[in-house]
Amino acid sequence: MRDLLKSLSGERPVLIAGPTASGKSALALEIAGRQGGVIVNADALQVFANWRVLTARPGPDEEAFAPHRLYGHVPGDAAYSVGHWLRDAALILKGEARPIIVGGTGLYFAALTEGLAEIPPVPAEIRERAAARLAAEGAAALLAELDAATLARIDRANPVRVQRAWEVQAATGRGLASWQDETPAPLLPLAAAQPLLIEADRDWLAARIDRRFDAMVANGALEEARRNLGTWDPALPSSKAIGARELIDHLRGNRDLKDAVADAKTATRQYAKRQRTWFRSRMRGWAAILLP
RNA sequence: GCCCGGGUAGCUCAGGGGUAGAGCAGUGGACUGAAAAUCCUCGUGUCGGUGGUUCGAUUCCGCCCCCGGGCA
Repeated sequence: MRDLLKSLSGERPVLIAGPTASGKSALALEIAGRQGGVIVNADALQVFANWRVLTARPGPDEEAFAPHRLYGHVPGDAAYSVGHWLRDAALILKGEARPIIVGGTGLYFAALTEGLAEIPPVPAEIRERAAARLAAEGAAALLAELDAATLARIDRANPVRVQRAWEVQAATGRGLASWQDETPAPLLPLAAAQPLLIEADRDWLAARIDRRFDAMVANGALEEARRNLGTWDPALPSSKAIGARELIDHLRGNRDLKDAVADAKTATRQYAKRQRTWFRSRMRGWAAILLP
């Protein structure tokens, strides 16, 4: 790893991916410390303002050490997704500072290095109609209104994917597959960057996940949850932070802290497993950093 | 000591004379605007031990061990 860091160019953008709790942020800081650069978040939950402790967002010390972008810059009740993130990242990539993009959201890295279809935003009314129909009529009703190319491409057993395909069709009058077929060239091709992938041993990582969650609770995660109690809405993207649901339930008196913590740790381990699956199949060309 | 209930997959438990099944956990996988999301796949384990009945016992009977609860 030492050699790998020494061989890094100080000019080309650095990408750091890896499972949750594997030490990505620390690595980004180390690189920024040696070579400078601006640290850019590529994590779907760390963008939100209302959960800092629970999402393991860098604190004041880290932010003072190196410039950080796209951390906590989105209000907790706002909609945000890959498209927003890619547009935010594009602005930073145009800047003069060398970016060190770090995060655990595989989809964000795929959008950045492989491209993302330029599909117009889906109006809220259409989205609500899609959700209502999905709940009332089931996925089959929506599937019946999709074109063959889209049907062949999406996971028809996955209601969220079905709803998205239907929304695009309804909002644009054009199939999702057709849009995706016209995906523009990526903003940052992998070849133009220095992609690093942390590969952590499963059991080692599980132990770190447990310790980190305990530390979050010791460092104010419950107080943070209490501050979110009044505006809590499980449907909001920011509410998907692992552990949020569990801690809120505990504060409402619906479960012991011990159980809430255990469930949050389990959910985090399951998330890390999903990340590993994505990395294994989608990040083969990345330089692996094996830990411990 | 006696009486009840129970000892079945890592955990919680269902079942029942022809060697057993769910949920959770775990595994592998998918995933181009909710991605910390969402979805798919995978279930052999001395059925507590030991004798007996039986063509055949994890299932019935005896004894023993362990865990709850009750009575002394």
